[in-house]
Amino acid sequence: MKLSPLLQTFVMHFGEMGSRWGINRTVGQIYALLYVSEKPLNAEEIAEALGFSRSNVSMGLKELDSWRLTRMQHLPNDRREYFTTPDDIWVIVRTLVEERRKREIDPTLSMLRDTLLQIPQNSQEEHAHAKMQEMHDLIEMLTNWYTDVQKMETERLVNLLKLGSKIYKLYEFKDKFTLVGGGKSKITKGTL
Amino acid sequence: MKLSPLLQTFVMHFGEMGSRWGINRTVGQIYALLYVSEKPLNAEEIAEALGFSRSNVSMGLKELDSWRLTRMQHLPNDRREYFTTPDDIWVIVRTLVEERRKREIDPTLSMLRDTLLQIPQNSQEEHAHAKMQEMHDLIEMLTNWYTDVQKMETERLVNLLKLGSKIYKLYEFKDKFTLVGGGKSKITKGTL
DNA sequence: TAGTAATTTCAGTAATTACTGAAATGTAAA
DNA sequence: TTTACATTTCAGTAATTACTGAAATTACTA
Repeated sequence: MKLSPLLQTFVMHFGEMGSRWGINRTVGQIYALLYVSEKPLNAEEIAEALGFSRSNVSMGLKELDSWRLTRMQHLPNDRREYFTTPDDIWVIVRTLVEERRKREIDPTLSMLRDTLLQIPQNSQEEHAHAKMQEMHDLIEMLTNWYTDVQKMETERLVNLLKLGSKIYKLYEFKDKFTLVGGGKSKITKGTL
Repeated sequence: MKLSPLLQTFVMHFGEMGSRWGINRTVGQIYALLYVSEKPLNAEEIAEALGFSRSNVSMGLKELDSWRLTRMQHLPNDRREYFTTPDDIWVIVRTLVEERRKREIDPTLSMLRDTLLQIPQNSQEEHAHAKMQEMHDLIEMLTNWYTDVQKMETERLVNLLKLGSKIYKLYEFKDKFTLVGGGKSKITKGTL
């Protein structure tokens, strides 16, 4: 398989971007290729399309699998393994966030918690302690927020995102007004 | 300056994490050290505390400066440059997001826009085109959301984050009820 | 303006990470 | 089982990135 210039551009870009993250060029390109590919690809096809060795592709796919970003399947009368990315792009986003959280945030939070248990011995440690506490609380707030919205179904989440800060206007009314419902419920202060 | 075990742990952790991002170990450690440090540090002190060469520290500080994550100042009767991180952790977070956006998101969006201008020539390109459009729209939605909430002052943003998905309950009422204000305003359908 | 201290640059080297090809292992049909 | 692929592993090598020390530049002081 030879890549058309259109796909070429896309795939190469993700190669570059990959190396800007921790992920390497190969892995970025493989993922991009699978993402835009019409049909599932086997390792041989990927290697040929990207000009990597077969073994390199094998390692790249293993890496992607550890990120839970690929799906593997078999085709009738073909022993080779075929790979795709999830159809739903929101599944991809959610997986990415979860994995990065697991690999980057969780260990950091745990290091901070452990460190914060120690009693500061001097003013230097006192100051460091306070700064770490601040960082800990901020990360915790952000991850709690994500844990919460991540539970929403996609359609609702999209609505919330599209609303952005505008929803805050509504929130402000909570304290200014008593909101009288037209149905069974009645929203009063403290409901939220 | 010798680092106490407490600081050591913190600084080393950010070294490791740094290399998990595109940022290298040195840069991660320098930043962590400045973050927890009680007072501004000069390059010499940083080099000594972390065991790096003076020139390496110089390059690291330059890198951090390009991320706008450090502040430089002078002390009375001292020609050396002293470095700190911003006091307000929210400034740090906002800067980080902005810079990552500039370096990673914006180029990607621009590549996608350029590519999407091309007319797909076959079914393969057709499919790729559709997938790229999907990615483009999603990234745009997320960045628009960020652009929007990023304008809020920190206190409000924190409120919004703490509310999480709960605010959505309020949003739902919008369609079910007519909300009657106690002041001048009245919220009706279409206000948001 | 010369002299000195501080910082940056950069060429060379060290360390790390990426990649390959060959061998080993796994897997399914005959 | 045996055979014929398919996939993974891994040691060796290539490529990249990180780091240092010396030299050059910049900035301040006297």
